[in-house]
Amino acid sequence: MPEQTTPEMEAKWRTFWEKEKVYAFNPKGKKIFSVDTPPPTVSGAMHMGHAFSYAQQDFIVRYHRMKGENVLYPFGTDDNGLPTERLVEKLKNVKSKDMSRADFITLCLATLKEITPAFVQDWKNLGISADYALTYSTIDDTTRKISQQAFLDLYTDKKVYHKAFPTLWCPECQTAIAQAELEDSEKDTFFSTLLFIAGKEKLPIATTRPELLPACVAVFVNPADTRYTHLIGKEATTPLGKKVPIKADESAQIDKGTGVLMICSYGDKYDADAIARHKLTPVIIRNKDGTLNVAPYQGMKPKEARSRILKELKEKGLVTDQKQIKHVVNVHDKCRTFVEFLPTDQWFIQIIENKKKLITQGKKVTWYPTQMFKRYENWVNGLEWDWSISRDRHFGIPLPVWFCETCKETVVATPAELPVDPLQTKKTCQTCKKPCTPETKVLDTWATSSLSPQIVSQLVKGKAVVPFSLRPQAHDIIRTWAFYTIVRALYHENTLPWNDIIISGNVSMGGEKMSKSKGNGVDPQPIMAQYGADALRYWAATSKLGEDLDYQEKDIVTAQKFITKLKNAAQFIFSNLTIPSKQPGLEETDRLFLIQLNKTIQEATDAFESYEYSRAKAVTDHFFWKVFADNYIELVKTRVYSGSPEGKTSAAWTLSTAFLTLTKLFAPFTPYITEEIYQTYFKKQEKTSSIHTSAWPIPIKLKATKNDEVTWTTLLDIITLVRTEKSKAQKSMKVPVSLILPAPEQKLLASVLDDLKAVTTTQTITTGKRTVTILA
RNA sequence: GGCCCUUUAGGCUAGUGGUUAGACCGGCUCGUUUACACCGAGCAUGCACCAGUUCGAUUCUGGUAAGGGCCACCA
Repeated sequence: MPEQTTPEMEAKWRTFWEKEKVYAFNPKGKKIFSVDTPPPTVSGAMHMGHAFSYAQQDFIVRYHRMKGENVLYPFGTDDNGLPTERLVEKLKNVKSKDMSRADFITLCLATLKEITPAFVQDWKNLGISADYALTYSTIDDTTRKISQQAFLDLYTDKKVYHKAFPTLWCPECQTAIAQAELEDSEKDTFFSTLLFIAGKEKLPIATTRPELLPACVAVFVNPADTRYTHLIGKEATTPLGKKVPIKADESAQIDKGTGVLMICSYGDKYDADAIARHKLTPVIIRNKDGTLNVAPYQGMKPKEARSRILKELKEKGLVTDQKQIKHVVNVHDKCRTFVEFLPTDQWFIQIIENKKKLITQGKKVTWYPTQMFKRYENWVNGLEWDWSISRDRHFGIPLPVWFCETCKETVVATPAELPVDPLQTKKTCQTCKKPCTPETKVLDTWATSSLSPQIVSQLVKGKAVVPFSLRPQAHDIIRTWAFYTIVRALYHENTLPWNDIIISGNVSMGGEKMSKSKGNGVDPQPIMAQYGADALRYWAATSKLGEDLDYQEKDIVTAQKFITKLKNAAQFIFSNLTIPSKQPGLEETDRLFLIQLNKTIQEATDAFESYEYSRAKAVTDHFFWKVFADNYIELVKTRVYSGSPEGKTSAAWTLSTAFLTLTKLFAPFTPYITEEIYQTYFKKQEKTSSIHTSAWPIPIKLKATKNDEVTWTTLLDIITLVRTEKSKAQKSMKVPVSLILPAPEQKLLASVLDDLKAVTTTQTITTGKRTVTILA
């Protein structure tokens, strides 16, 4: 085997795979195994979590390829949304809002062109066996066209609508966001009791958001709350002196706070619902950047306004109680900014009315692990709003829509125009023949990535259609990517997007999820450079689907040792033996060993069939180390060095066959070293150019007898016993011994006795109770 | 507050309704140089707790505790 560093060796085979198109999809082939590969977000480099989950999906894909299926494993990059926008702003030191949309998009596309190849290279280095010729970007022309067309289809079907509505608003990103983009954040805040006045009575109201007082439009009490029933229908004066109605509402909880609550436009969805329910007139006191627009708090950020109002009210003695509490607030997942509620014009896809159907659809998909479906179900059940798909940002796929300046009608693009940027395209109203104003918003990035199966279908010119075979993804995006993809497949194709979904776990470090924000991240790149991608992959195969794995560098070292062991085994086999081309007559030891190999093939195959790659690896590992290396090789060593020609030939064939089989069983996990071994030792006898397109092993046809199992275990038991005795006596494994074995055991082992004597350095065997006597 | 998951050796993890629960790292005792010191042999140490089902439970059921996740609440 040529001496190379691991990165050199891996680079060599990467080039080879690319040249030989080992991972190419065959558009004419049958038995398609289609994978809806997650397109990683272009916002930096591959992190350990990526490496972990992509490696796991790759094990499965490689298994299916070796089984002879026509694998469609595309690659995509998600680069049309806020994360990319932020990345470009950072890299190029610009602010998108200071540029025209066209200029900013041009800059983004140019920047992506610079950075994407290096970004994707990490995946290639990891040995992800995608067909990189089938690569899409969620911002490229084809995708823009597909996404806009899909939007138009939903518009025609009246599944998408446009509405002015109080929605979740990120004041930092200055865009509407979806429920799925909310994250929790625990913050310290003051829970203040403010004094409202009703006639001559004091009416204390507890709140965490006094800055909303100017927007207070009503006060609610529970109709069953006898403390306040007499006040219902009267007016209350807010601490700022404004008069608001006191209304009865069942949703006001008697035991919460003071039992009285203020309704402000808008604090949260509760306020929005309450205002709609009681037909109150909202007072909008917020600008889109979150600042207030009412005197004397004009231009103040909420936090500033809050302390200012509290200070003023305290001076007037209108704050009767105040305590510091921790409470959980919603923040935007992209920027961790406190999310506000603002009435704006937005586009929505109907999902609420189809919740039931969407749960049914989700149930039809086979989830691995199964309980992940619960996560999906819970999320859909808990949905309260339709999917807000418009974003007030620059970089993204534009909504293909204009509004007539005269009749205010919505005008949509024609299919022939797509992809289109309304800001760049003039439109006239069909009815009024008057000019239209372009919609300036862009689509939520999920509105495009949820079409990934359809996008991939286009890449292969419709040769693969939904449902795809498999969707691999992480569990944190069940509520977004998985859910939205199911929505789109239902709405556009009236089917499932895929048959199976596999969910990978997280990488943790000391029990905590590895993440940049926690500062406990480890980058995969230097690990791959030092130990090799194979080692990183081998490590990722130790935990099963959906399970988290705690990262420890020493486990990567273990993986590296495996690779060395594999190389050394090859060294032994091929430097000492001539391998016969056909199966010779087999010695009993060899036949018994091969029966064990057959069991392993079966177990590994069964495991892979149910996506249990970690079990496949574990059984193969066990067989390789414990059966093949520790016992079988030792058993036949003497025969290999000084046996009869027949004995040698049998051992040679057995060793080579078992080793090729093992190499193939390991190929999905460690593609580089197994390719190296395949090319070096097996290429001549095997038909396919790469191990990764070679046939997955099937059990070898062998004669079997009913005693095979017990003979094999007895043989190993005796070897272990002898080794134990030698160890206990602190003797070398080479010291001669004499054995006493019961007559039935001797009979059972008759055909393997020579090998047994050789491996245990036994000189004599006599009959009696099983005993080992050391002779030196 | 609701739902879900986890709890196995010092660390990280497999696994099982039934004689000695399996790897790896670490520890200990040794050995070995015609595959492998990135080695080999051997030893020690473990099923969170409490009930129940069962002839038998680490495994199934229920509860407790601890940890994690998702969601909700944010008067």
